[in-house]
Amino acid sequence: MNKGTFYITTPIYYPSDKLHIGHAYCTVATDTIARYKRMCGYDVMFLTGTDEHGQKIEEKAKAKGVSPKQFVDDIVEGKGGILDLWKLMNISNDRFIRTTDDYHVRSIQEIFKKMYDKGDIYKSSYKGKYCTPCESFWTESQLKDGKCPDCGREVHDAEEEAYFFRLSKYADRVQALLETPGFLEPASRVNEMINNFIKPGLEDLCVSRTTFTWGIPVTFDPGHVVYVWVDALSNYITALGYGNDKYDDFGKYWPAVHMVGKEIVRFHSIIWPAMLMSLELPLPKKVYGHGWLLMDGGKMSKSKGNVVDPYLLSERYGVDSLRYFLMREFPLGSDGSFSNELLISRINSDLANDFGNLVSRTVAMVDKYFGGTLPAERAPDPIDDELVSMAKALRDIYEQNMEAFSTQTALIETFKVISRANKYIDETAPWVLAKDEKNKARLATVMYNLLETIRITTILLQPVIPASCEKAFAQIGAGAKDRVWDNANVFGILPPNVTVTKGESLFPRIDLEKELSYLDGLLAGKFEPEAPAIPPVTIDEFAKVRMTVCKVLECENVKKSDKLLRFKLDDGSGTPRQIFSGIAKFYNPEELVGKTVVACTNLPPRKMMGEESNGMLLSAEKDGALNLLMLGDTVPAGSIIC
RNA sequence: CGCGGAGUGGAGCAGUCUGGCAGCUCGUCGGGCUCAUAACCCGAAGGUCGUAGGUUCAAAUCCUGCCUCCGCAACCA
Repeated sequence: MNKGTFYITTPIYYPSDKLHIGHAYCTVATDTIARYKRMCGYDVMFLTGTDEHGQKIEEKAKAKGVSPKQFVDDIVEGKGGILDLWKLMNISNDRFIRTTDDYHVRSIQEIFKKMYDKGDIYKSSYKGKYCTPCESFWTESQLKDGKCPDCGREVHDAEEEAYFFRLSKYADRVQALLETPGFLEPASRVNEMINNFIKPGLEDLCVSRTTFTWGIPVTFDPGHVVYVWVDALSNYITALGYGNDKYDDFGKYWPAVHMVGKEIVRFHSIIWPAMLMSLELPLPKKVYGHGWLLMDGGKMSKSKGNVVDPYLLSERYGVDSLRYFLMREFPLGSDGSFSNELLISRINSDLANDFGNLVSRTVAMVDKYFGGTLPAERAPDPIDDELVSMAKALRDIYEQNMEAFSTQTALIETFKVISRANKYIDETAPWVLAKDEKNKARLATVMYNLLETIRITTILLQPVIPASCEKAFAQIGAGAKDRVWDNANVFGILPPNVTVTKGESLFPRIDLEKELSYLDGLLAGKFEPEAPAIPPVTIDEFAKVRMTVCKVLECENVKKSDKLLRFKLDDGSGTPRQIFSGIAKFYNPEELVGKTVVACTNLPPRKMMGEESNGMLLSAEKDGALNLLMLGDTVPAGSIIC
């Protein structure tokens, strides 16, 4: 039974905000694999957690007027927080690590020291261009025309003491690792990593910061905190007790399989292995970069108002339904489009109509024709063979796909058998058999075959929809031994005189139309009150804004930008004023020449696509439509709006 | 030539690694059944697999060019 150990991790999430469906997707996928491995007989360690340090959290906490620790405590442990969400979603993680846990902090300090003592971390100075107002360092390549890419102001050479990790030293070994089949999946990511990061040359990585304090202090150099990625990546080993005495199973479980989003593949497949090489530890077994869930073809983001709340969906449609949808609808390795309609129709067609209904009609028939308990007599028929052989063969097909993390295909194959069972009912027409007492044995056989098919498919569905499988097992009268992996490729495990118990519908049908309008209404209602209240402005403040009437002298598209137009304007001063405006999607440049427009002219200059923009053109926008403010041609250039 | 992804019946997708009958769900139309959650089963219509070429006995799949869409980046004051 015991096949050894299996260690799988999710990324540790950054608790600067509530988690969305994308996080849930990753965690459910990892949970599914973990449950599957447990079912197969592995001793599984499943780790998830939160990455709680860094400047952004420090800032967010400050804005909210609480300490960083209070801020993350609320998001992680508070009501409706991350721990609650995972509990609700039936996530079976064995451990939960927070990078603010003191054992982790101690371990990181030890790891940092160890790499330092080895000479892989060295003190140097961070030479770069520093923008004082932004308090940011920039590399040469990040600068826009030699100026700060954030604010467009001058930067100056500056040096800051910092620690560096000799990433370059491990470039060759990392490349060899990337090229090892099976290490980084899907394989398409391998070239991406090598082309983008290895080939241009790996630079040493700055691994300490002095510009903020919310991090793990470097023990031997106060003032420095450990770079957040070094801190975060190491969680995978500190959670097993590496460098601390809180746990003691590093030797037992390491190395891991890391499930990560495609945006952080780089950190997991290059930096993390290099760190492990430095620490002389075994490398991860696998890094799997899953795709993103896109909303209406676009990336999920707060500003688009399209963040899908897994909490809400779980509560409304059931955790298992959401879990199933996530694992069934999308191939793990590539991006997928999320929509409410897709979610509901998938739940209805697969879970309600096919699986739930199969259980329901089968149990109802056993109940109706036999009072709930099958007689032991049997009368097989060749018509049974196809169903029986499909059911017996399913486990191996399923296993192959699950081993390749293809939950989608594993589920499709499982549902082929479920569909076959529904068809089998039509073929055998039990309601006809039931009319004649002498068909009793035959009828019992049909029912038994159906129950066995349900039993086998339910075993295999457990990793994805655990709670519902529990209910299904109870309804078909499956005992403990009937539910195990070892009996999933064998037909005839349920006792011949099995007793079923009618229960509630496993997956009630959802009214698509009604739910869509409910969800749409929710979205509309949810976002309007969140529009920030506009604070009043005094007449003095308003008077500070200088708005000038200008004539358009020239107007043209900006190369390599699909949004920007470059304007040369007569502002009445005699010298043309250059302004860039992001309205290229709405106007052709030719049609604007000669028009009379309004510009705010006392904004500080700003770099755009390498050139200076001196002001801002006024436009009116509503629901995505935009109109440039234009006045009658009789208004002279240089007039002041007041 | 900044990096990457995608184009397959009306919609959404799988299949491409490893070439071998174009498949699934939804929708539409017709039929069957009455055990079941208005569900289940059968059948039909609907596809030049973005496009042009190449390799091959054979291409959605491999190679090359092109077109279109999307994401990142940049940018939208």
